[in-house]
Amino acid sequence: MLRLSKLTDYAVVVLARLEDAEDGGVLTAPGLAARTGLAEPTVSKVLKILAQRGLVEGRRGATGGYRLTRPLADMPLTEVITAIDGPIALTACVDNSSGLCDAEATCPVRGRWDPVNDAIRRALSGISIADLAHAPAVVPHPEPAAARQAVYAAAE
Amino acid sequence: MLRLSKLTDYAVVVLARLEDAEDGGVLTAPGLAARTGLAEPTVSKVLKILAQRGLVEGRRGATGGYRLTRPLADMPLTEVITAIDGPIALTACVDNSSGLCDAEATCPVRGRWDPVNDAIRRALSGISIADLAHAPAVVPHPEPAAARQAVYAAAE
DNA sequence: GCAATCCGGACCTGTCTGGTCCTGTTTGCA
DNA sequence: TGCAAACAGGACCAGACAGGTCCGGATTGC
Repeated sequence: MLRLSKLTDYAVVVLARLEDAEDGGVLTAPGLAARTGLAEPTVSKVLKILAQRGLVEGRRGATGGYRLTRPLADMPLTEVITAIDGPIALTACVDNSSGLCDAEATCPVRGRWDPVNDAIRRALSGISIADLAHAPAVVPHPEPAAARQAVYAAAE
Repeated sequence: MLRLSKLTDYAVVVLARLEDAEDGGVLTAPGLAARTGLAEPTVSKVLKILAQRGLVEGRRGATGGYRLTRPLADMPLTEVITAIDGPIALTACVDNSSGLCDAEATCPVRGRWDPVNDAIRRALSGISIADLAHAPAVVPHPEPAAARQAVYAAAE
């Protein structure tokens, strides 16, 4: 499924909201949680990670909050994915970290995922967060909470 | 981390070995397990999935076994990934399956991962299993079992 | 001094993957 | 015709990991 972690998705949402902020672009974690509809601890967690990677800037104190360090257009998607999920690579048996593959001794594919990973990195490198954030339209949803429950139930 | 399941990795290994087979290209699951160094039940599991998707052909009976349905060069990587891991998509809140995203009502990114997924699919579509299987060289490993244990231990 | 906020952890829990096993069913051969 | 070899299709279990929560401490403005 090529699963990306949910946190990465959240990060994009949070960054998008952050760019829309007034007051010099500063927003608190609770404020962002309210605007995104995500749980406050989760938003806080995402922001902490982003701050460590230099994507946002945290300011402590009574009038503190988070602020973007640069416009989303200058923020490649790869940087956010790397910040949250770590290096962009398809499997564990990759990038010279020899020994992680169970069938290493007889594996004819060993080291051969590299071109695949490169292809993916290239594909993603041209996309910025702004490309994702500035969506033209959001599909409207009649009954958010109710519909969500229904789909969750139907999913399994 | 963009993690791909290990089974997909195994599938590529198994397919590569299968192409090298003599005897009309037919190999049994135990035989493939021996040649790949993977556990027999695991190999069997992978082969069953691949057979369901039409990538290999299973033949029952005393002289049965598995055989490729076509050359690896004609087998795109995306097909194997899709067979093992399901549709190629970066997150759960993707491809019109509305309702899976927690912050759907306020999510400004909703539906916007599609171009990202398209980019990845395009990047992968040009790669065949043969490109992965025909590796130029395998990094030799001095003491397979012992070294593997050591690395596993050091990893955590 | 107090309140609001970020910071850096630890911690728990549910889910999912990897891996195993078991019971049919099919096929070839003696 | 019986037997053995092999696939088919499940169920099942244990471990790892991600999502999510919470807490104590540090910092800043009023």
